[in-house]
Amino acid sequence: MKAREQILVAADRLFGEQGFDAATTREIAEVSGVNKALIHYHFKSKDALFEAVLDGYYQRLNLVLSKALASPGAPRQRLTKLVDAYVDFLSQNRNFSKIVQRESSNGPRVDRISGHLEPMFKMGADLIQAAYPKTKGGATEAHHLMVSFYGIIVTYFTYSGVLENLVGKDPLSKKELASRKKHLHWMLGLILDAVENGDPALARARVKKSKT
Amino acid sequence: MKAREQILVAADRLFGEQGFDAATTREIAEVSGVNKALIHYHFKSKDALFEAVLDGYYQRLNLVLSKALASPGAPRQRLTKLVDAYVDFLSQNRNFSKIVQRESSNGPRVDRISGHLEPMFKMGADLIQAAYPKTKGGATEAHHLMVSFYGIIVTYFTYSGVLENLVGKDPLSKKELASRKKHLHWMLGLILDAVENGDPALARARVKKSKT
Amino acid sequence: MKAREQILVAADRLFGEQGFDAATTREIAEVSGVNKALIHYHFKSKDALFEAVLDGYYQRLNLVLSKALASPGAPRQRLTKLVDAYVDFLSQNRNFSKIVQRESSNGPRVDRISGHLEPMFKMGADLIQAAYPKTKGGATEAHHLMVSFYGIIVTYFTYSGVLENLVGKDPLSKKELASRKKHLHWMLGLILDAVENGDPALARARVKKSKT
Amino acid sequence: MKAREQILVAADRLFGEQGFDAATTREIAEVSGVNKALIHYHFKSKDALFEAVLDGYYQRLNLVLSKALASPGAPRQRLTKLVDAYVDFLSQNRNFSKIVQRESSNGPRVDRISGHLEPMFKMGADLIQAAYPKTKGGATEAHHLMVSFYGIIVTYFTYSGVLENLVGKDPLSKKELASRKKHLHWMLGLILDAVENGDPALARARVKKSKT
DNA sequence: TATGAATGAGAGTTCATTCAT
DNA sequence: CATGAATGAACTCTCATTCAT
Repeated sequence: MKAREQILVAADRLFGEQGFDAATTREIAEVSGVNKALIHYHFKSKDALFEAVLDGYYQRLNLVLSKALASPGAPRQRLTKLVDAYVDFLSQNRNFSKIVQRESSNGPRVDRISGHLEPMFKMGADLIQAAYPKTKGGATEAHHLMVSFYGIIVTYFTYSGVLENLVGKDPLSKKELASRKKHLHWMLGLILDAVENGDPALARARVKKSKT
Repeated sequence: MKAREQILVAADRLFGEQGFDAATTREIAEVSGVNKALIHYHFKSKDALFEAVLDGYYQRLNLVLSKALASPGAPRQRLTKLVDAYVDFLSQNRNFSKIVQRESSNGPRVDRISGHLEPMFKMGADLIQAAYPKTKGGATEAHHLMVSFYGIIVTYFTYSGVLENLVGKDPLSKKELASRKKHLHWMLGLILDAVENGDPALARARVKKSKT
Repeated sequence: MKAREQILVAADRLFGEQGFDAATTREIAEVSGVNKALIHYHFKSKDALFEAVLDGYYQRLNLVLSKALASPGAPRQRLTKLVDAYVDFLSQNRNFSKIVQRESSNGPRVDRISGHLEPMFKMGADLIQAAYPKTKGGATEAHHLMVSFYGIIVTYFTYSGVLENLVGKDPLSKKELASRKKHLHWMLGLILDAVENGDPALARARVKKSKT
Repeated sequence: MKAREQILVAADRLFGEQGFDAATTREIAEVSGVNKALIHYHFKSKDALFEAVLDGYYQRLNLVLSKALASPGAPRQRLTKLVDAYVDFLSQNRNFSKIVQRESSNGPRVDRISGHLEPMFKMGADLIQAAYPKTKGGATEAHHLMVSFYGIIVTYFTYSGVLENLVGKDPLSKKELASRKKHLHWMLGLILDAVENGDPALARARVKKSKT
């Protein structure tokens, strides 16, 4: 039972670092310290191995997110917990966002990712829709909010390599991650405030007025 | 000179559709209608061909963004134009975001992407910093704002495949793109309002008070 | 003891259907419902398994042919019985002729087939030689007669696939097999008549004269 | 243009000696003195290479047989020429009968062989039918005669390995081939005499009577 | 007897690249 | 500029076989 997991660990790493195509079964075998043929004994094909890695991720992610959503409290609090849970998951599974980013853009594996992402997206959009019925239609349409916040969360991780050179420190260090979380909370608050106030233009007007 | 461009067009398409690794020189040659060896005559290697494609994109993108930024008006207006220009560019160059998404996650081509993205990120962050000096430090740190808005913009395009199944219509149709632009304007207004008010917690408090 | 026989049955079928090389131990194990490693427990190797299958066939075939030959009566009658017995055996063991045909053409298993076929051929040739001493030398040399009649018998079975498309009915149905047997009797009669008359040219001349 | 033919020659030899499955592309490349990848440059796959070899054979064989059939003279003479031409072809293309024998028994390549053999069989049967209308029905049905004579011809070649040990000399030497040809002529004469006399039982009766 | 796991060897195939013309 | 031919390297995958249990 040990070899199978070693293969999964190695595949996770190499798929994340190099992408599905560039990662070779030979190297996966080397890293996991098993015979090349054993990969095909435990997994029918390289594709099947990829699916196993991905399915494992989404299974764990769904668990984590469900738990966050099921927590008691107001929608705003639960959404905050959801965001935190997502960020924590990404920071603890650094290959995951790389894999998703790569393979979700196009190509033969996009469907497998879609199959996992769509329910998540739908759940998120439905949640927003239910909690903030006023978002119906227009610029605050639930799926727009959903995509935007998803983008805000994951982009920080997928572009952490670019950021590193930009800000001169490891963007995934504990300190920086805490800073990012604060930013996300601020963004979430901003958006929820706005949608709670219904018409966003109106909300903005109010904000401006209150400044005077 | 015609062959060279045909190769670039074909490479652009196939790199976008399949990714660098999965796209083969044979298919690029087939699609562009030239001999396989001719690719290596015009471009030293497959890597060099990729760079040519990418450099072409960023050259055009920089042109477009510079023009938007150089327009007269208040920072808010210029930023709005910047966003619009970016969205227009992505909607007119659909392979571009796929390519960037894939190759920026990791691997041997990430540096080449970073080399282009970093100046852009830095420019954006500096711009925000200059226009809104209060963002210094904390949750509204310029680079956080920069990454977040970048994510909001590009995620819609890179996940358009997932969205298609979710919302049941082509997310890249003219109508849906217009809707997305409205959403982006709303988001931008939201954020700029907040940073203009300095301390975000304060800003939120003001908003809440104004509701009563 | 049951597993061993199940393996033999499956191997017989797959060797017949696909040939020795294309048949895999994995599939043999699957078809026989046993573990792959068990094949190597009961049979030292895939080659040994093939030999076991083949030896079983020739053991049964020799039994059948010996019984036919040992029957009382004139050589012509005994030869007829021999032919019938052979045809019956082939029609009841359809994989057999496929296996022999494939593996007797060449390659590493031809010797194993030769080892069984040679005694049979020799026996057949000696029988003809003894019964019809005039066949010595020339066109009616015993081994020529032997090979020819062997070819007449087995070719119908080995090419039954081709024939099916040709005559539009199953060449191995009861009815067609009966028809084939009649043909074989006719051919046998023809040949034996001729060799009994010694010089074949003479025999033919006689036939022609009798027509007038 | 030379490499392609060298590959074909090597493939012919190895397919004949070892069979399709046992022959490897590596060895074919070695024997033909070309790079392994070149085989896939000239032929799409190992299967396609096999087809090229086979198609070449049947193309040449059809040419040879057509010429023999088109010669002037009575049916008996033309049939004799046909048999001679077939035997000559087999003796000059020793791998051919091995390949046909192996791959026509069963498996994925049987259809490709059938596609070539069926027209030949049909042509032969039609020829017999036309020349000897009395063969209609019963033991002398044209396709029975066709299969039998086909078997008589090819079996000598496909079982030449077995025969060698039996008769103690090379069955494919010039001398032995001449002997075989005489035998085939004798057999052909025998059969044609019989079918010319209509009912075979009658014919045999006549022969017997004439002996007294 | 029986089996899940493991392995070395090698299969066919594809790749980016080079070269002679 | 352009191309058909050629190549070394590496790919995924399957094979018969072995071994510990």
